[in-house]
Amino acid sequence: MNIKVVFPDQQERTLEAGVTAGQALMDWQKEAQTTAVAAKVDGALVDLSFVLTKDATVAPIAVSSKEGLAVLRHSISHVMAQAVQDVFKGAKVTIGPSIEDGFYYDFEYAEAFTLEDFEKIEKRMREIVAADYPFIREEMPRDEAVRLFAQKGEDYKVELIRDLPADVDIVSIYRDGDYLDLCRGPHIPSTGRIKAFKLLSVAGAYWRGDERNKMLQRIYGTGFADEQALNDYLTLIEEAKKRDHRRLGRELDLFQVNDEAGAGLVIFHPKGMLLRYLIEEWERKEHLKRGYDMVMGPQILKVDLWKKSGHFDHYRENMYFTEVDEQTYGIKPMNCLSHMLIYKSKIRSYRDLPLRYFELGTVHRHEKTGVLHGLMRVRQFTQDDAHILCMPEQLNAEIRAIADFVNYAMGIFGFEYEVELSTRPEHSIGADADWELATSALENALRDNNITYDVNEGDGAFYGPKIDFKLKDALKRKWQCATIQCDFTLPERFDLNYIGADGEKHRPVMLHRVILGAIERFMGVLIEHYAGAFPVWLAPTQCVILTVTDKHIPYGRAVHARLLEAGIRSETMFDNEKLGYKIRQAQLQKIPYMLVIGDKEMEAQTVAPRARDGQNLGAMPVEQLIALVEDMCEKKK
RNA sequence: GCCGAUGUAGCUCAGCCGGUAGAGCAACUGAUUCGUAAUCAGUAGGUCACCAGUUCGAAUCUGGUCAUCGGCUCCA
Repeated sequence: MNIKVVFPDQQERTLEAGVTAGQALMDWQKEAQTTAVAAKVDGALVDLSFVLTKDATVAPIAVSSKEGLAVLRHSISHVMAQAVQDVFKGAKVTIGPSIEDGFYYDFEYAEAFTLEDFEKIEKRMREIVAADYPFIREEMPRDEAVRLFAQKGEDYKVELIRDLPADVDIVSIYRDGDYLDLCRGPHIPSTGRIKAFKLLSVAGAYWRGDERNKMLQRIYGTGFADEQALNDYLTLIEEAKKRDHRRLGRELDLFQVNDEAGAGLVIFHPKGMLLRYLIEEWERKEHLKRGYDMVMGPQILKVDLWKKSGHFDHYRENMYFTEVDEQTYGIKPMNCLSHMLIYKSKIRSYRDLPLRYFELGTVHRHEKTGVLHGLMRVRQFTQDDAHILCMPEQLNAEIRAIADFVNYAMGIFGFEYEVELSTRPEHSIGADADWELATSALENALRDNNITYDVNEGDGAFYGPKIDFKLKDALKRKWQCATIQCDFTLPERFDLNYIGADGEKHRPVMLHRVILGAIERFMGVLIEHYAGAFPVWLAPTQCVILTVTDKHIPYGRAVHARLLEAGIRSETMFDNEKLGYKIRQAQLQKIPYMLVIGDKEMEAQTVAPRARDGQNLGAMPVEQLIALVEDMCEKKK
């Protein structure tokens, strides 16, 4: 029997049924033998050994493609698991997927794996690669698979098969050499196709991601189509580490986190504080432009108020408490309560709505020790927080306006971001109907703004669903910054109402939202984003004056005074060093403009700016330099 | 909180099988007065994270605490 096969360029071939996808591809393009690691048959990712029995479209999956690389890495994770079990008898396999920049495999093993063990594992992996074992797919009934893995003592695999949906009758396993693993596939044709890999780190990970379960050992690694790509990646990681905000924070003298003061508590140094001030000032203006009112609540509020809001029941383990005059106070982990009290301070009409209360509110949250991380995860932080109280019919427009605001703000800083919609979590308060209303309000607004988003089931706040905006740091870790949360519950609990056009009392809806999120975290991501080379409008120091010799110091002083007077953030480097040394120092501090002053400049009453990128702008009068800097600030560059 | 690793001068790091600490850079002082990424010389700087224990003797061995790093869980 013959079948018709269609390839990506629309070429058609008539081939005999029973031909494999790989053979079909080679018939179409000879080089597929070396470039393809898997195939797509009628849109489904399969092995090259997949047997074609009917008419189909067949496309190659090249190792250079995103999907091809994922297949390759998944296969490497199998080889690693195989090597681990060869070297460490009794290690049990669990799961081992490919991930964004590599792969991991989780094992249960009595001894802790060390970095020294990596050499042994990698050596065994190279042997497996050299042996060029084909990856062979087999299918079997699930009971048989359970027996097979139970017999091998692979309890985790047994549990995985047992928990498959009831309608799954057949499961697939893959063999290479004498190793076999439960796996959906696909895999590369044989282990010999692996050209470049490296094991990177070992860490603990809970079985099935649940902290109530046993902790397994996870080995992370990565793999690429060739050595060159692997080396490029490793170099990139090294470069990314140089952007780490913790390192730049010290090198640029922005902030410290000090043991003596306490973990997760940031101390801002003058330059870091200046950066923060510039961001906050910009933000205040942007909020006023958009019809927000600035407010401010106290740092501690009586515990009864936290009970009323639900925080005491649902958020207590993250809160700090303090006793004053036999009264218990909760140190605020969120800013909403004061804002509720402001709303309640008088009778509101529908004509007053929406009300938008904005506060750069400092909150404290008792985060678990293991999660603290530079500026990104701290125990005291300041949110650019706002609570919008509006009528249900105003919800859509308000959410859209916030999404626009976020987009505008991210554009100013040049951030790309990802959007997620998080739905009702297990522990939550409020009526089902309100949750549905709130969730669809968020969803509709996203759709109306043509924003693409992923859904994150069960990841909402305890009082309502939310839209999260995530930014990436230098090491590609995602951090939630902006968020919009829709809340019907707090207005209920605080009995907020407004008088409608009908003269009756109605319940307003509340939106919690932040734009930058936590200023600390945002600064952390910002430092990495710019690699410490802040744009002129944000640079703590915009200009540094470099004298060629001591005799230029008096003129240098005059220039410095003029810059300060004009509102330019200027520094001086008058120390007795050669110009090259000063340039290097200024360069390391990533200062936008280095103003060189020597005989020529002093004579002509000019400065000779050298930009951070090494470009020499040529001598110009100080006033011209001031105009230049002001223009950059104006343009937010 | 959990798993693993780490903690020595301001920073980066040496310091073996226990005999009370060393380099480079930075800092300070002096010389030099120099034109676009490091001038030379000298000086100073450490309760070896902290607390116990073992020992004649601990940076080194043991236990605990704190913190940091990489993950997991959680989260702005």
